[in-house]
Amino acid sequence: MSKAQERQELPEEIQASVDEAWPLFVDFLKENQARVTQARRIVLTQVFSRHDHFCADDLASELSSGLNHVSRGTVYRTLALMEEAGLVRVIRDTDVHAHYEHTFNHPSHEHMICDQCGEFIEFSDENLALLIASASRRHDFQERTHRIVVFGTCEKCHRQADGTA
Amino acid sequence: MSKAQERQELPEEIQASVDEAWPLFVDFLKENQARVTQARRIVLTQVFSRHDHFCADDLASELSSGLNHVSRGTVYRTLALMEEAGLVRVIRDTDVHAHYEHTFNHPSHEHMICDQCGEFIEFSDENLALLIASASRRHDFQERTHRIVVFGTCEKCHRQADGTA
DNA sequence: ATTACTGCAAAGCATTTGCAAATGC
DNA sequence: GCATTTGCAAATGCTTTGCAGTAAT
Repeated sequence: MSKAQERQELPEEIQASVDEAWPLFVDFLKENQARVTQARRIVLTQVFSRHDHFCADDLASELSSGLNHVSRGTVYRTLALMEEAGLVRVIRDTDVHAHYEHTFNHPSHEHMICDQCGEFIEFSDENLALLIASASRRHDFQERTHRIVVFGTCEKCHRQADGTA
Repeated sequence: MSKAQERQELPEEIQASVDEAWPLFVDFLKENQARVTQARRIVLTQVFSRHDHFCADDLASELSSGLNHVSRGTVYRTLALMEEAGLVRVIRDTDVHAHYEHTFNHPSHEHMICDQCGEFIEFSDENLALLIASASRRHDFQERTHRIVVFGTCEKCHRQADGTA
């Protein structure tokens, strides 16, 4: 195997995330009697490489050719594992296909999605989490996680609509 | 056409919802140069008849035979229209297939979904909506709607797990 | 050596769509 | 009468799966 494959040239910041996240995934895999494989490292690296929000299928396409080839099936399987490991989060809301984002080094936040242009805008408000936690308590519900998505029109799009239409 | 088909025997409360919701759908259809058809009335009636939360496919199956037959394609098409009309709301979060609920006579609320048994628990907290509205304002985002889903373990299931497991 | 993982391609499955017949306007 | 809608069945497209070969432990 070539050296390029073993360690890609990545922007420092991304490399740092990968370097921190990968050992966590390794721990998770070992705890679950699963194996630490090439393919899993490549998928994790790709997830942390260029994606704020991405869908499984696009990721699979990106890895379908070139040096770091990983098959579609394996990408889906690995994303599921990463989700279990808490390294990735699904946002299966807007479209037919699942959208993900990585959660490592990425503080808790929610999303607004523009109906027009499809852009994802991140926002956070810790009071939201608190309110949800207290609602859960009221209903004797043990929260594992929650998801908040706001649908509407982003600033850019409604400015365009007001201005020119 | 038989009289039974023209007006089903429904519990009073449900009939009341249908009687209120149907004219709204009719208005919506007329405004959009769409036609007021048998199939659309049957789907709307079915939606208001037995479902708190339901998935499109189940609804389609229920209407696939019997007197009030409506084809699968039409059910999907009609649900999309009802969503546009604001009579139905999607909760496309938990599963591969879309879950819906009707919104008419059903005050704004959110959902907790049990990982174990899949139960939907409704809850509401108007402060959540207020926080989201103000976050939207901060980001110059025009909110159309939002969705909050909490995942975890319901009271029944974690009591079982604690008690017997 | 043993067992898990990967790649591939085929299967699954919810949803969408094309088209001829039916229906609302 | 004309345009939309419906039903049917076939197509679509994301995701999952079976299996034989490959890699990790």
